[in-house]
Amino acid sequence: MSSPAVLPSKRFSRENYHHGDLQVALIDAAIELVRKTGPDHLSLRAVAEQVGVSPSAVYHYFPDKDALISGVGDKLFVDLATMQREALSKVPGKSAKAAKLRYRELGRTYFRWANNEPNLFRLMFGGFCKVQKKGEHVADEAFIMLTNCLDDLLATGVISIGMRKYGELLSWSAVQGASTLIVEGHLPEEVFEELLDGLEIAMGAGRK
Amino acid sequence: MSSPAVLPSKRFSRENYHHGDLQVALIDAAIELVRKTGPDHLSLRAVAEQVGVSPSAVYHYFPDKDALISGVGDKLFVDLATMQREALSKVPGKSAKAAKLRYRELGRTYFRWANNEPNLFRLMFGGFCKVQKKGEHVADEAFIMLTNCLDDLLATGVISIGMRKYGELLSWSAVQGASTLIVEGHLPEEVFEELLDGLEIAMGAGRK
DNA sequence: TCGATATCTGAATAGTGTTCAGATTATGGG
DNA sequence: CCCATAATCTGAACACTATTCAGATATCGA
Repeated sequence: MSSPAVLPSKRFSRENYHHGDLQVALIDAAIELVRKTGPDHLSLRAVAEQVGVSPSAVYHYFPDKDALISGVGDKLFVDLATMQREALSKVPGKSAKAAKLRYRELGRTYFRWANNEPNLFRLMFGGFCKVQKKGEHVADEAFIMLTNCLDDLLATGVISIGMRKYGELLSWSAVQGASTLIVEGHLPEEVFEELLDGLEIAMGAGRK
Repeated sequence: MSSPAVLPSKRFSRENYHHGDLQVALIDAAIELVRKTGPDHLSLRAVAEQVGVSPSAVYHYFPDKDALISGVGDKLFVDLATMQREALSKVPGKSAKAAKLRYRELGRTYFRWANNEPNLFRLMFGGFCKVQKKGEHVADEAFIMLTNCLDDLLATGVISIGMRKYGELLSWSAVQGASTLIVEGHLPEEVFEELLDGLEIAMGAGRK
């Protein structure tokens, strides 16, 4: 019986073995592929191949493909917040002018993100990644940055007291909506600055 | 050679044959399945089976699965516009009060649609259906209804001349964005009416 | 009635997510 | 240093998917 008990060695090289960081490597590879193919049309096997690992290896870090995609989503939200933080840091100062600029940069960064990487934006807001606590927005950093911006605008007299309470809701919704509508081809790219104009005027003009 | 040249008859019954309307039957079935499974996770074969037809039959009406999904999207946009038209028709009159109610109903209908059928909403704005002419929003009915609403609001003095030019952009973006953020779990459902309040105040308060 | 045409099937191909037994490597305790 | 144990990855299999195409079936016009 020619039983080849011990084969020379398959493909268990150190290249693919013992990534201690296979989890993050998989997410990074997935991001790259989603960027090109879109959140649908993402192949688990392609992700595994990109990292140089067998498809089944993925299941040691994610229960299924959707969980991997959710992991991608989580990372993307962190990345977006990072870009917004960096954008804010470039416009320091306590003047009304600075506050206005920060507010606009916050929106611009959001839109630029969406417009530069439509597929990543779609993954974030297209029902692919499940948000853990429903309606618990208050915790995350991006929301806090917006709140701070609005407080500064109020302090410097740019926006009115009456509109302040609608600040986060109106700003986030408008920027989110315009980004979606532009990315999906329902509105031309140029209108985004126009939206920021309108938003600024609207916020500053509450009665009382 | 037992060659069963002419088998009694397979499954070419009149039930599945000669749908002259297979195209719309497929779209209707697809809508039902997307409602349950989401735009990703839609199976072409499942759609075909639901209609009672073989998978390959689909390819006589759509070049591929994505085209079928695009077809679904087109129908959904028509359906949404129909619901909005019906909502408007229930609030006739030329008074400021009526105009306000129409404006709110337009937004409410949009949101209710999104919130009742998240998966259909995701299909419409998640990059699944390709918009034919990029940035050509002006043509479609929904946009015209919004424009008429805003004109009425201006005529009855509810909104200011200064803000009128931002009307469509700000309203559509805000409603679209809030719907997305609520549907995806980033904001609680209750804030939508609050958004409409803020939007109304903001629109009415432009200087000049 | 017959031929042309629209319509649908069946089978095949290549690719997918997922599972699991087992092979390989790393680790820590003696 | 060595060996048992745990962590990690592979290979093959299964059921499912989209897509193609030759050919079978039904309908319609002359």
